[in-house]
Amino acid sequence: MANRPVTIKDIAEKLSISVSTVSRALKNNPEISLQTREAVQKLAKELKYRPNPLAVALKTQKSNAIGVVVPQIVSSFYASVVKGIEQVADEHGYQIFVSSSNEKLEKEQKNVDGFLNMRMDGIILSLSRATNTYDHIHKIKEMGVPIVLFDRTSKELDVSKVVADDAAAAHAAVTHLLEGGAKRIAFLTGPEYMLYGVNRMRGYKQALSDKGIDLDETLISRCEFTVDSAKQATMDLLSRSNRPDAFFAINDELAIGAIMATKELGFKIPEEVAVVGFSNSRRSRYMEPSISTMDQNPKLVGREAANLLFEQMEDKPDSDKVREAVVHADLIIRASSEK
Amino acid sequence: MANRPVTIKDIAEKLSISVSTVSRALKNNPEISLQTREAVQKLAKELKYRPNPLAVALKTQKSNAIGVVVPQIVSSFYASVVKGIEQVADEHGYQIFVSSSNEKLEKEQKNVDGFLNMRMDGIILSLSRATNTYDHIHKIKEMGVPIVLFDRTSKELDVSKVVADDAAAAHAAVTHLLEGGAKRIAFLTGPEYMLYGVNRMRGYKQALSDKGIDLDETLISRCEFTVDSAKQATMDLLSRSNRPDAFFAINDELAIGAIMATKELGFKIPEEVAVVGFSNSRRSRYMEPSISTMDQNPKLVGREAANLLFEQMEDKPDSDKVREAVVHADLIIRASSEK
DNA sequence: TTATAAATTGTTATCCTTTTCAAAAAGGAT
DNA sequence: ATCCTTTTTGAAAAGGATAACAATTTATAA
Repeated sequence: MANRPVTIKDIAEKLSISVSTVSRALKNNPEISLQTREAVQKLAKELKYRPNPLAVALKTQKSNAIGVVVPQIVSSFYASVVKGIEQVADEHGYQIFVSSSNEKLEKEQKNVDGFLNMRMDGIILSLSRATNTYDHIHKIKEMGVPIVLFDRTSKELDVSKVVADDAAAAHAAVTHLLEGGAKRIAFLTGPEYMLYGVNRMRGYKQALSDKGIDLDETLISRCEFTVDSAKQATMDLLSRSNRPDAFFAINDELAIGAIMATKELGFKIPEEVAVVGFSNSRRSRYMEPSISTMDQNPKLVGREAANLLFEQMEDKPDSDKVREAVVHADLIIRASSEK
Repeated sequence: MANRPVTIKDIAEKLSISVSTVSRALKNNPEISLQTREAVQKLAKELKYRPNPLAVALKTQKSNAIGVVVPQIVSSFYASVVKGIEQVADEHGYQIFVSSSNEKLEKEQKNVDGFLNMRMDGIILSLSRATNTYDHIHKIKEMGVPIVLFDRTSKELDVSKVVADDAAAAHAAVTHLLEGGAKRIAFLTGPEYMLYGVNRMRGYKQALSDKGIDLDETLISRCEFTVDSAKQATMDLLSRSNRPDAFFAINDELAIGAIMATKELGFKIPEEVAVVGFSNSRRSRYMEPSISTMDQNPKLVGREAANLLFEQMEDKPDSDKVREAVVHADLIIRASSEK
């Protein structure tokens, strides 16, 4: 038990050759005679030799791994993004390590620190909701480690990003509600500083103005990102004299809250009140009624992010090629808005 | 840009002392004079020195990290388990790396391989549904790497485990249905070979016999682990002449299918048909009606698993102390079974 | 003042691989 | 047989840190 892993040295000794020869033979270096190469590879297989990635990384200064920081793992959106990243990483022979910031700045910083310490070859990250300072991101750049931000990004940061076309997506969602006959569409959103909130707001306003509808600021409700908060906000809105006839929620969580409140107050969905969410979360499909939502093509987001990262990693001459990829979202119409 | 990280050697040179002195000073070795210690630590902070974990791991043969393999990340159960593991790992100053097998044997093997290669100090794993061979698990043991299995385990494996008391939990769920007046309780389950399926089956049967109810094998339905499969199975069961008056589903996913089918057929829940699921998934709370379910205390499962692992890791003399921790589940009564 | 113990610091090997530079062996031409 | 290539292999340093052992300095006692 606890048998020491076999090293390149063991092979060298058994074959009475030098370690450098073994090292070269293992990577099929043509300088080594076919005979030796085969002998080495055969023995390596027999002994179940597996290179020590720590030693390799230490020597080559490359870990062949990339770090991914997401705000939450319990989220089908992020889980799918990770899958997309994984696919591309796989194709390049890279491993990925995922860690979650749990929407906390300190945790995010810790994760980044850990990845930098582990000498990751690149980092893909989505900012936590609490992130309002960017020193840790700057540190990554300073160390010359390629980085790509996705989904939750910041205009203050001059790095490659994969972003959703939030304005267009919100525009599509709101237009869909308008075309369904809605006249007064409430917008359930979160705190002001989040970039995607700003963009979706823009889409919301644009869609309204495109159809010649005046903006009613009182229909915009800032809530926390919880079902209960959205529920409360919806209750408030629906008990007004000129109540909204539709809700556009900035995510499915808030849409769920809106639906729960609407049902409790006895309004019919979608006849009296239509609802559209955002994200195409798993739950949105199984709610009663099922929730119309915007699918953000998360896997594609992941793939794009990984592609941008590998682009940077392959560009040796620290060409500060900062690029931005846009992934569009698709409207998925379900019972909550289908008339 | 791309400035080389500062090493122990840089500090040594700037201070005109040897690297070993620096190394010792940094870890507060009392052999080093307070004066030097402080000077070193001060400079280290100034230069933002951060030890290279690769080098440390290579030298000490310890990575100070543990690998976690889960069948899926998109699952609040596993996400919570991971959180529990993380807590305990944090307390011990360990990092964790999570990877998902996506319910595939090959991926699971690859993940394990990767972790072994990375010289993880321990591995915590939950078997994928597809895992029917255990060579990769044996390999872990052979290499002397501590391992703990949780949730999805196998009786064939002689390793430490954290298991749910599935039989007791199923017993509680079924008893609850019986006490609500159910007489014919259907059991929606999965393929036969899964250990927890077997155990929950045992609890199901025991609960029935405890109340003197004869087992009706035709009420046991094996479906795939999808909502649709459960929906279909439920449709079939409910359209029989002597239909069941309650469903016990082996997980919430299947319970959702059961509820959808029941509603479509126009039966009232819970009056005509009661439903209890398993896992306390996020969705179970927000379904209409909300679903009664068994909460498996996932965070506790994670903490227990980590504790067992650290126990093994601290027991130097390869004491094959194989232990098993049982985490009980709590019944959560919601609308789907509350009369 | 010197011998001796204690405190402090340095030297060097080591972890496992990769890689540069050098050396040896083999082949060919003269 | 000798010299020059071309192939093939080896020696050794490097990567960043730790630790056993050795060496040095300082303090203490005689």
